[in-house]
Amino acid sequence: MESQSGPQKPKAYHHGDLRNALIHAGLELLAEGGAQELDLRKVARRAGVSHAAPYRHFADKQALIAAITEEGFHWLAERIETALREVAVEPFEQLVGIALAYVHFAQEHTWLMREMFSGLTIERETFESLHTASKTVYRLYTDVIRRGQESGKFVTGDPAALAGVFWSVLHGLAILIIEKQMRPYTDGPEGTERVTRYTIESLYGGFARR
Amino acid sequence: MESQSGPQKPKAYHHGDLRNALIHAGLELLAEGGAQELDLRKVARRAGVSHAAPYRHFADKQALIAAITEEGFHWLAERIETALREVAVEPFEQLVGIALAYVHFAQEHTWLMREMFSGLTIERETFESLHTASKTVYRLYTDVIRRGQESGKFVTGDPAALAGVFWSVLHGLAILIIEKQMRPYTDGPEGTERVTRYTIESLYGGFARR
DNA sequence: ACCTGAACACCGTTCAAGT
DNA sequence: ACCTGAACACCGTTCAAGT
Repeated sequence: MESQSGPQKPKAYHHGDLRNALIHAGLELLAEGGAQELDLRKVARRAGVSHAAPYRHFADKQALIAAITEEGFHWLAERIETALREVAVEPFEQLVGIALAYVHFAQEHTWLMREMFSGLTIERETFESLHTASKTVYRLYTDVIRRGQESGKFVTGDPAALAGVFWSVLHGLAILIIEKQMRPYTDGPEGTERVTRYTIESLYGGFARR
Repeated sequence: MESQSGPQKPKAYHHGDLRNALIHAGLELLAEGGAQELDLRKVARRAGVSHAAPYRHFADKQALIAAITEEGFHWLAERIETALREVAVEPFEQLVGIALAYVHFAQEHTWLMREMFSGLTIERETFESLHTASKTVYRLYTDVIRRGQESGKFVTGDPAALAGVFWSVLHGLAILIIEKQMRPYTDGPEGTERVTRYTIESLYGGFARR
């Protein structure tokens, strides 16, 4: 009906790729306005289709959000891989590199990060692909731990178990930073970097005095 | 109108304490059915008032959830204080005690924990009391760290900063456990306890080989 | 002061119908 | 096969009115 040629893309926009268009419209809305803006009707509107069209590609809202967070896990994995390439091969520096990548990701994609880990809106169990995506990230930590052990710098033990400990630190730090619980330590320029490095140093050296 | 005398409390139920009744109705609904069940109309129904009544006590849904999570922070603080009293005074064991209390709390009050930290539904900034409540918990860690330092067992440094590191580990671990990211390590009886203790041991000893 | 009932806007979801 | 428009149930919020 509307014969305007405004900001809308041409009618044949989704050459069968509406699914992808919806995911990216959702990512945009989430980044712009938070969880509140992530509603199915707005997503459809932004993708240029009717509010019923998404149901051709997603069973329900949860399924769309699952697809969105899956994309988030891919982004996170890429971010960490890039960081690992740009940082020294020294194992400790690799841990710091991962940590900074993780925390920066959380700060740059706060709402996405919340959706990825809150457990509030999607039931992980239902979406197997999400599980796979997060395992990919987990493997990155494990590899670094293993290399650190091989070079004799890290303590011995099951690398995957140690990676779990590392992930806990990373994740807790990232969440507490974005939820403003690490103030005033994160204040000022380079505040985030300082706190992150300090955290990994503390983990590396341990709490025990010797 | 309804003249049934069923499970409802008598009419004069809220002797001016509707506010509290709403908070506890909300806590119940959250525990029973998760975030989805936490809706204002259901909360009002459970408290035995009309759906408009909550607006006498809370500006909006967010304000009610803020009050609910504030109660969560009080529970968490009590849980940790109790654990600290029941555990040995040896500093390392106190860290383990806090960690177990935190993780168990997360497992027993999963939905509440998610609301407390997800950042998805309430904007912390708006509710100053929430900030105060979480600081109370933070102080518990700091005290233990300080005592550990005084007894010469822990490394030196700003106790509050070290407490931040400790909280990161705790929180990351709790979240990753309830979001099922620590499988298969948490499987089996005592799985949670084993993983938690292992995590605190790793933090205590550090990742660096010596 | 505190609560109710009706009303409004908006969202998730469904479905018969269109091309 | 893919999308639309109308319709339904339900929720957050407001407001005039009741005691």
